Amino acid sequence: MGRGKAEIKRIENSTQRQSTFYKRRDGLFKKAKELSVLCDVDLLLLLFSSSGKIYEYHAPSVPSVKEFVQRYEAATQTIFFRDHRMERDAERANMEKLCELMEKQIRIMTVDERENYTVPSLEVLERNLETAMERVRKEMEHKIDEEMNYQETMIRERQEEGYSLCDKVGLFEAFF
Amino acid sequence: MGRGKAEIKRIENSTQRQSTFYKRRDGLFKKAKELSVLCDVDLLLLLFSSSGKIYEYHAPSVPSVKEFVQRYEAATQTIFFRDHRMERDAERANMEKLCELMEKQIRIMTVDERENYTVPSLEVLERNLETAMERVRKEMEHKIDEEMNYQETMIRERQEEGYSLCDKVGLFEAFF
DNA sequence: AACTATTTATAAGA
DNA sequence: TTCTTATAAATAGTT
Repeated sequence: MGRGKAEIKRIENSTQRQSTFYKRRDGLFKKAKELSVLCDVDLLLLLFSSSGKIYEYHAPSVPSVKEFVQRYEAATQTIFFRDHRMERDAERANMEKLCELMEKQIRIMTVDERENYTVPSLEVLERNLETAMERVRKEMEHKIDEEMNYQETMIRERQEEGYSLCDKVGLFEAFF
Repeated sequence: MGRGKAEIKRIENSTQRQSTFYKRRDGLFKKAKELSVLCDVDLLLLLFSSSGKIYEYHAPSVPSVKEFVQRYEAATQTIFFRDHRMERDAERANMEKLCELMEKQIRIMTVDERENYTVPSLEVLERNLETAMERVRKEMEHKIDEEMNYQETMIRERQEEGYSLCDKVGLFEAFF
């Protein structure tokens, strides 16, 4: 079509190429629409121009590019998002396992009635709790010691300040 | 084009629709190829006929449907996996938070030196540990009681069996 | 972006 | 499906 027969090879003149691109792109999209309407066809047309711009068309019956590609994937049995999905699922499963384990540990440590304890496990738990309790008490003593030392230091400093103030007062009294 | 002007709406006659489909499908693919060659365009054309058959064309410069779709995804950086990804990231963040909290709880309960305890928090911890300890001891007593009851029952049953055996023996002795 | 001479696509018929 | 062909539609070159 057109005033001269066009050879099908890359148009080197960039102005002409751009012009042809617009015209043929519109034509292609129109044809795609017509085909999808006339013949009840689901189609997707994705297009990157040489300058990197994206153009797309999908038939009205196609809800989205994503779903269409998934349908394509399902139909061709290729591995598209599957690897992605599997990776994600694996990660999730790992985390869930970890969470479960931690939850269980917490449940055990707080002596949840849902847990089915055996006598030996209760003995272990008792020992652990005793150890923890010891640590708590030691830590508490330590903290209280620290606090008392701090208070003592403060008192001593205040007293020293007081003394030096008295000294100064004494000095003044001696002078005048 | 053709002998009559074609209205663009679904062709109800299925034979005619099929015929038109072949012709226009070929035309569309031809146009797509021409556009990609003439104007240096990367394009993908995926098409499901109404009978479910797949037809596809991608420009020679396009290595595969998968890569093309990934390029599309990257370029639009929208819609595609973003929601998915965000969902996943959110889920992951939540899980990580949960894990952290549980880890912290476990650390606190086992009196980890990395934790910075204050005296009041140590008091709370002590009370919790005492409660847990009480529960452990109660559970242990309960278990031991259960075990003893079980053993007692067993012994009684055995004794009764023994008595009845003795009775039978006595019966035999009386007879012979 | 428009115009239009010409090529190309295709509807209908075989 | 495939071919033929009259005719509609697309578009190359031009303005």
